Amino acid sequence: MEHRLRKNNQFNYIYKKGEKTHTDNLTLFAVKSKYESYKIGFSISKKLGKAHERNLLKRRMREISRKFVSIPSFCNFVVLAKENAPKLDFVELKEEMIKLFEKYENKKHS
RNA sequence: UCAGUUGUGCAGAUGGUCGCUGUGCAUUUGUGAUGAAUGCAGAGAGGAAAGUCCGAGCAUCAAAAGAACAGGGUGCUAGUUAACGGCUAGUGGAGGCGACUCUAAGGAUAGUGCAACAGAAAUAGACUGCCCGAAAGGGUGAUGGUGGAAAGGUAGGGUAAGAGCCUACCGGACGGUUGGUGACAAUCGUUGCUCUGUAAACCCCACUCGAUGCAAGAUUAAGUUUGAGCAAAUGUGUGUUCUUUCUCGCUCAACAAAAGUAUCGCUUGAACUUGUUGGCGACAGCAAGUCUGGAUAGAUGACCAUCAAAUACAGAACUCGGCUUACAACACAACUGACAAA
RNA sequence: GCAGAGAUGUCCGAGUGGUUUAAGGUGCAGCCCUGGAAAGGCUGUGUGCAAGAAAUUGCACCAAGAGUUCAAAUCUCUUUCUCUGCG
Repeated sequence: MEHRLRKNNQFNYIYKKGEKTHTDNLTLFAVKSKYESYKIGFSISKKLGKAHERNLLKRRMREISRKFVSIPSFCNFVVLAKENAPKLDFVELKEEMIKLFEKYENKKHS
C-alpha cells in the first residue's frame, strides 16, 4: 500500500488546513481523510543543509515512520523539519518522532 | 635515514534481517485512455554527481542566401580534437642548490587619453648651476636627490667647462648568414643611440561568435472558434541597416477532461573495457567483448557480525568534452638534495 | 534544474583608479534653547593593532583570497554568502 504523499496540491492543502503539533526539532501537520489508510510526506527546506544531508534525514524519517511508530489511519500528515534536525543521529530522531505522534494522539483524545 | 618534487590508484568489503525505484518474464485484474497488484530474475549515484566558468549535441524562434555596422570572446609557436578559453610538445620570461614549478606572453614607431603627491623640471621649453667673455652674448645637459619613472649604464680618456666627443664592456636599434615547419636561437656586421610607463584605459591588428535553454519543446483533446485592441501594404520578420528569394495581418484575453496534468523528450553514447598498430606526446586507427540510473515531494537506508579502524569531501534531474573548487586514511612508481657507510 | 543581480561604519546609502575623500542621512554622546520635554541649532563619534602620562600619531581593514598597476573600495580571476525571476 502506498503511504507517500505525491502531489504538490495535497501538500498545500495540508499546510492550509492542517492541525499543527510541535516538538523541539519537528512540526506535524495533520488532516483527516476518508480512506482507510494514512499518507505521510516529509518536508525539508533547502536552508537546512546540503543535498546529501537532506536526503539522509528524509530516508531516516521514512524508515522510522515505517518501522517504529504506530501511525493512525484515516489521516494525512506532513512532517516539517526544523533547523537543528539534520544534526540528530538515528536514535535521537526516533525518540523525537515517537514523542511527536504521542503528543498528537493525546491532543486528539483530550 | 631524513627532507622534498612529480604522477597514478582506491574512495570500504563480505554475510544476514526488514525496506525503496526502474527493466524483463509469468499470473490475476481494471480503464474512455495511460494502467494496478503479486511472484521470479537481473540492475540501481561521483571523482568531483558540486560551482555553472568555457565548448558541443539537441529543441524552439515561419523558411533561406549574402553584405555592412554595432556588440562579445580569444591572443608566443606547432600540433591535437566534434568543439573549446581545454590538452600535448616546444619557445621566451620569473622562481628554486636541485628534481621541478609558475606565466592574460600580439601592438606603446597607427592614433587618443591618463600619470595624484613630491620635485627646478615628467618627455622637455624655462629656472638654478658650471665655463668663456670687460660687456653684449655664447657654450653646456655634467650640478639640483624628489619620484614608480629624470636626456642608455659603468670605467677610462678628453675639455675652458662639459657632452657617445672618443675607446672598452654591457644594453638598444637596423641588416645579413646559419639552424629550425615555426615561436626563436647562435653568430657576423652597421649605427654613437631621437626612443618614460600604462592596452586586466579607449583602441589597432589577427582569428572567431545569431538568440534562448529540457521549466527548451512535442503529442492527445476544441481551432477555418469567440471577443477586444492595433495596423492599413510605403506594413510584419531572429541585435541594427540593406540586398535577393519569400511568408503573412499582428498582439492579448476567454472557452476545456485530475490539466501547473498524462505521455513523449529520457537515455546506445564523439559510450566503456581489453588487446594491438602509428605517434616523443595529447591523440588517432583496427579487432574482440559489454549494456551500465532514469526519479518527478524526487529512488541506496536502519540494525547485527567479522576484518586494527570505517571516518574525508559529498547525492544524477536532457546528455557529453574540459576547467575550477572541496577532500580522511591508505597504497604504488619515477626522480632530486643532505648526511652516513661501502 | 536553468538564468540573473548584489555585498561599503549600528542602519540606509554615495563614491567606478590618485596624495587628508571612506560624501550625506540615521543612530549615539555632549552643549545651547525651555520652568521641563519634544522639535530645532552647534560640536563630536567606525573597528583592530602599536607607540605615548595625555593630547594625539602611525599602520591595516570597503564579504574573503590572489593578480595587473608607481598606486585598487574601484580593473581581472577564484571562493563564500544573500536576494530575485523562470510551465
